[in-house]
Amino acid sequence: MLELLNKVNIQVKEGICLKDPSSSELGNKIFSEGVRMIDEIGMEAFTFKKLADAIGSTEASIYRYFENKHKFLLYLTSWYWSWTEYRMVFRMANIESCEERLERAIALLTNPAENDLAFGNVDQEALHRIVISESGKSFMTKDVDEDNRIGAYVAYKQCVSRVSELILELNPNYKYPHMLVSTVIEGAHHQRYFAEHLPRLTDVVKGEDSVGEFYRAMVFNTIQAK
Amino acid sequence: MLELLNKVNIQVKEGICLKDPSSSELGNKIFSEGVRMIDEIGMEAFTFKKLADAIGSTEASIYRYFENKHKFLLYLTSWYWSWTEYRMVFRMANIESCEERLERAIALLTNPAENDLAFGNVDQEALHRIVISESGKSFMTKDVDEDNRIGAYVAYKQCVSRVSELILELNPNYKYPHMLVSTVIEGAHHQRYFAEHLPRLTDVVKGEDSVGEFYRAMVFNTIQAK
DNA sequence: CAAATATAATAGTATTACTATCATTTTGGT
DNA sequence: ACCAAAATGATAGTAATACTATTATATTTG
Repeated sequence: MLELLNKVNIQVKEGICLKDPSSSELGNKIFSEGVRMIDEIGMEAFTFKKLADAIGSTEASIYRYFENKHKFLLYLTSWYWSWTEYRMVFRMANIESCEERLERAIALLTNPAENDLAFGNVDQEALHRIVISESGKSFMTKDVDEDNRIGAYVAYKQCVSRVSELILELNPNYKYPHMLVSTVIEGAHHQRYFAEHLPRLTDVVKGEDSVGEFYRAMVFNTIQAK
Repeated sequence: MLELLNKVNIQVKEGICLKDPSSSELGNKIFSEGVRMIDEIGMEAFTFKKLADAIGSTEASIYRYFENKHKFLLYLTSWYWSWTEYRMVFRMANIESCEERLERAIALLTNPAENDLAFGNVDQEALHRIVISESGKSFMTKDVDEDNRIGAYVAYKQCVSRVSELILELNPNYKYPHMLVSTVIEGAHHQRYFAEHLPRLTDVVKGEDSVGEFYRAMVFNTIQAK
C-alpha cells in the first residue's frame, strides 16, 4: 500500500504557471522552499529575489515558472485544494453511511493538515497555514474574474461541490448547500487564525477540537438531518 | 429627529492615525475620496500619490494623517465597525424580545449598508464594499498583533461581543457564541463577494435575500432556541 | 500682529517587480 | 560520443512604489 502511494503527483491546472514546477528539480525546489518561506515571512514580505537566493538560483529562473508571485500563490492554493480533494475522496471511500461521510468531510476541512510524505517533499502543514492566512488574498483581488477564467479555483469549487452533494443527499430540499460548505471552509480558517491572534473573536480552547465540533454541529443542525 | 442626528461623529481609536482626519477639511477629503477611490480601483492599485492628485493635495500632506496605506485601511474598517455598532444599538433600542433583537442584528450584519447622510459625506455603501473585499487584509497580515495592541480591532470585537451576548441570553449553555457570530459576519461578506465573482461557491439568487435568510436560519438552528 | 501650525512644492532614496540579453550547463535523440 | 535544443545562471536595466526630508507658503490662534 505504501509502495502504491509512493509519489502521488498532484496535478494543478495548467495556465496558472508558465512551466510545470513538478517537471524539474528547480521547479520542485521553488515549490517546497517557496512554501517554507511564505509560511515564515508571509506573502507581503516574500519576493522571488529572496526565494532565488535561498535555493541558490536567480530571479529570472523563477520567472520562467511563474509570471509573478500572485500566480505562485494561485499555484499553491490550487495544489492544496487538489490535494485536499484527493484526501477527501480517500477518507470517504467505502463508507456506506452518508452521514458518516459528511462527518469525515467536515473533520477534514476543519482540522489542521498533517504531513504526508507520499506527496512530494512539500511541508503540507506549512501549506495549510498559508492557505489559512493568505488564501483570501488569492481571490479577493481585482484579477478574480480573469483568474477564475483560467481555472485557478476549480479545485476549490470541486471540494465545495462534493460536500454539497453529500448535504443534498441527506436533505434534498435544503436550499443553500454551497453557502453552507463555503461558510464552513472559510470559517474554519478564520477561527484558527483568530485563535492565534484575535481570541476574542472565537471560543477556541487549546487542546480541544472546538472548531471541528462547532462546525459539525452547525452543519447538522442547519440541514436538520440529525 | 433628523436635526438631532445631523452630524453624528464616529470616533475611531486614536493611534491608528497620526492626526484625526475628522478634525480638518483636508482630513475629511482624504477619508471620503479615499473610500471612493479604493472602492473603484481596489487596495492594491491605491496609492497616496493618486489620492493626493485626486483631491488636489500632496503625498506628504496625506502622510501627516496616516503612516501608510495599511493604517488608512485600518482606519476605514475601524470607522465602519464603530458606525455599525451605532446602527446596531439604534435598531435594537426599545425592542423587548431578545429573539427579535437577534434577528435585527443578523439582518444588519448580513445585508448591504445603505447610505445615511447623518454620518458625514462618506459613501457608506462603497465603504461596505471595501469591508467586504478588503477587510480580510486588515487583519491577515504580519502586523496583526501590533495592530491589535493599538486597538485597531476593538470596534469589530465589540460588535461581535454584543451579538454574542444576545445569543447567550437566548441559550446560556451555548458554548460557541463568538465563533458563531464571527462566522456569520465573515461568511456574509464572502457570500456577497462569491455571488459577484465565484457563483459556484454560493447559492445567492438575485433579488432574494438569500444571505440574510441563510444566516438567520443557521444561527437559530445552531443555538437551538427557536 | 506675531507665533505656531498646517499645507504645498519639490526632490531624493531604497526596494520591488519585473524585462532583456547573453553566456553556460544540462539533457535527449541519433 | 556528439550535436542541437532546452534549461539555467549571471548580470544589467527600468518604471513604479512607498516612503523621508527640506524648504516655502498659507492659515489659524492667542
